[in-house]
Amino acid sequence: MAKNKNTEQKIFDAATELFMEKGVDRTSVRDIASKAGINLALMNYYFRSKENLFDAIFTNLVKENTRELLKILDSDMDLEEKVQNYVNAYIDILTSNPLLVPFFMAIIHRSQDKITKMKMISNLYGTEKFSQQIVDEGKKGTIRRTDPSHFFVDMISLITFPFAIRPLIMDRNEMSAEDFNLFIHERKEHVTNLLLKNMKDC
Amino acid sequence: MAKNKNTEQKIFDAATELFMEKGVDRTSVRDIASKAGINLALMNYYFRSKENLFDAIFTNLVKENTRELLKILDSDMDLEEKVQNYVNAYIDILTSNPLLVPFFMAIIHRSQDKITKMKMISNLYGTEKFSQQIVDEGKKGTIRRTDPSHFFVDMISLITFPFAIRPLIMDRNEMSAEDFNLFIHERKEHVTNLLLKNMKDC
DNA sequence: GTCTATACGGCGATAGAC
DNA sequence: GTCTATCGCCGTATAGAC
Repeated sequence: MAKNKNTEQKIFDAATELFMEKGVDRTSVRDIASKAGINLALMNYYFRSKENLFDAIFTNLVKENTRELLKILDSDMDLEEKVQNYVNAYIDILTSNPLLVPFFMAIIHRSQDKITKMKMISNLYGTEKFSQQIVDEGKKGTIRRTDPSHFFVDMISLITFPFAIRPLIMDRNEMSAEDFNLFIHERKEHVTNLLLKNMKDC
Repeated sequence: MAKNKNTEQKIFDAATELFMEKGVDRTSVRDIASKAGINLALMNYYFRSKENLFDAIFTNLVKENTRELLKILDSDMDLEEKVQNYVNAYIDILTSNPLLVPFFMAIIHRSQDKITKMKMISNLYGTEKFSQQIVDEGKKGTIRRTDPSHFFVDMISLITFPFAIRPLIMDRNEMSAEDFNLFIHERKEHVTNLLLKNMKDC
């Protein structure tokens, strides 16, 4: 199908995989060159430095993986439908790439500069409309009055954290990768219910 | 109070701080020696290697910070009281050391060996009695039938994840460290309620 | 136990030939 | 654009004097 990838793309793809698997700091430019099947010097020819390459990869990963989620948050669905869609979509994304969460966790801890954080916030955390909706529906009485910042933190905690401790969950319960996916799949309904139930008076 | 720390302890303490702040891989033995105010060679005299030193520190951190939590899980409190105590104690521990979560996240991703994971599981995740209690109370009808593995994952997700994304939360909401602690303090009651409410029929 | 001095390898990066 | 060769630096680790 796709014709032979060009060199730049080969470097980019190899580095993406390695950064996610082993972490940025445990990946050397020699690893990248060898995995991409290219010469060591070419990494510096196309990207000026390893840090620069990392930047490009990071920006790309954020964009690729948050577009759909932002669309849902900014849509005109009612809150219940929105939460349900968000949880499902988010879990699907992470299931198809379970290393995303550990990778982002590492980056948060690694990079203290504003720019990197802003990239994550404006995407992973871009919830102006969503927050407003929670406040509004609380006032109207559709739902119980809810603090949007806690609600949002609850939601992403319940969705993403299991992927951060995936090796522990798998080991502890003697799960295969498939078993884990099943466990995570169960969480779609579980998490949605937990969140929605809490918004309703009872 | 304490008399002058001996060399071994100085190395241990300096390394602990650096590992948590900058991560193991971004901390060099020269950093450690300089921070501890000792000579480079002494690290190798007392601990055979950096990796060995890391092992000692990791084991110590796990033990120090989970003892109290395990005691609660293994106690004879009823479920409601137990959850409440666990959430409060856990959040207190993390508040007094906000770098613990990012540090452990990094280690999970970094070390794939069984031994390291077992240390975490048998401590952070040692919940035989607790799981049984959830099943039992579900059968008796005290609470709604609840899957213990999901419940436990929910609980630690809600407690710990905010610390993993602490820099993002602070930036996004323009919080100081104090503001963040306040936000986290609010979560004690919030998380407890969320969890307990879900266990009750309504 | 503590220090100096140093070996050794791997790292990121570049100059320069082709 | 791609390669070879190499630089300078830093990381871990050790030998040996005190």
